[in-house]
Amino acid sequence: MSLPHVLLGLLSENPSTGYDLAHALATDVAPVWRAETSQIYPALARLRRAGFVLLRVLAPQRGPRRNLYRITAAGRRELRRWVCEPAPPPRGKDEGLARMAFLDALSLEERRRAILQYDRGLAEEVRRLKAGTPLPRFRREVRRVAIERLESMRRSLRILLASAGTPPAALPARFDDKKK
Amino acid sequence: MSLPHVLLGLLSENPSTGYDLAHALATDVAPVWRAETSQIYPALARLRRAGFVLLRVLAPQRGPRRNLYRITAAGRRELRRWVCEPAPPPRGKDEGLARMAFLDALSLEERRRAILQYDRGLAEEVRRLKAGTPLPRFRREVRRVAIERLESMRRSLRILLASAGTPPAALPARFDDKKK
DNA sequence: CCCACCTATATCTGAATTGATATAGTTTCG
DNA sequence: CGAAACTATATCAATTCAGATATAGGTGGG
Repeated sequence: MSLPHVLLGLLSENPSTGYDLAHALATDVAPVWRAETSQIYPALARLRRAGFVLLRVLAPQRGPRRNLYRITAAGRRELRRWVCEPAPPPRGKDEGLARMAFLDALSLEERRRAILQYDRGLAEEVRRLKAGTPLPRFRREVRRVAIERLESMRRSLRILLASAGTPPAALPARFDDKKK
Repeated sequence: MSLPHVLLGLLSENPSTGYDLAHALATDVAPVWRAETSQIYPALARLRRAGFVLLRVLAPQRGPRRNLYRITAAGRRELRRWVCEPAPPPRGKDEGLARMAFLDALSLEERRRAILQYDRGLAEEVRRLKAGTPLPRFRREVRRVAIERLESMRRSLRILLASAGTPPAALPARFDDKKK
């Protein structure tokens, strides 16, 4: 339920078209929230019905029409309400890290490769974020948090790599928390 | 598309019931992947149709029946394949951090409160993870990565807090990357 | 001129996900 | 004994999301 709020947040900085929003989402908001255009246009329509944004249709003599959205006072109130509200627990969805949980299924050599491959993906994401354009104050701070989070993960992975080449430790066959 | 693979991973450690899997998911896999039971039972049925798990129905004299799932050789192959496969870029969905991006909408005092509130949520999650039960090797490592990631975020938040009480910096009114 | 790429809006399908609800036996504690 | 909590499986409706596709004009280079 927060894509509309993220869009409101972006619109609170500038009036924008759906395309602008999709672009901003893909380039700098991506580490905390991402969405396809197939979500964005319907979300804007809903924001409009709710009275949180106004639409102005720009129809220049040459060129296609552009739909410019502008936040309203009610929209700003709603944004404030959302930012203040306690955040729900993070919805963990990290497929790359999830895979690391089951490295036992692989041979020593494959493990090394899998870890290094995941690390390369993280490194690339760090590079991408560091190359970003200037941003408003707190958006920039959030990008920094995202970068540091990725770098923390890379450090953890280096430790993991060091121990992943080790032959499997002697472990009990079962890990039931409870017995029936 | 990775809930079935996470379930396969858990089943590669122990044969389990759907309930066991839901419990494991909620307690220790949660930071990287979470799911409701309403996803788990259908996912197990699909894994079964695909031949990756076998079902044994336990019907003790007393008590309701229990469905025990066991991974097959084909299931182990599929798990290995998935763990090796390059991971897609992380799907960032972090509603708490997303809110921090729009702190500009709040007053100085509200900002402080919002940041501290978010930090308390992270701290609680760290506590919960640290209190976890013993886990198989790599699952334990992944939990450690998750904890360090949270602690990295808390450090970043402390820096953010220090600067959030500052009056808004003079910033250009618009941040368009491109002009038309 | 044509091709490739970018700007721009919009929709459709199918899959994944959430949250709620139903059912039913078991255990535990007071 | 009764209430509460736990074990266990299952389904429903509603929403979110991903990926593909359609349409159309504009821009820049070869």
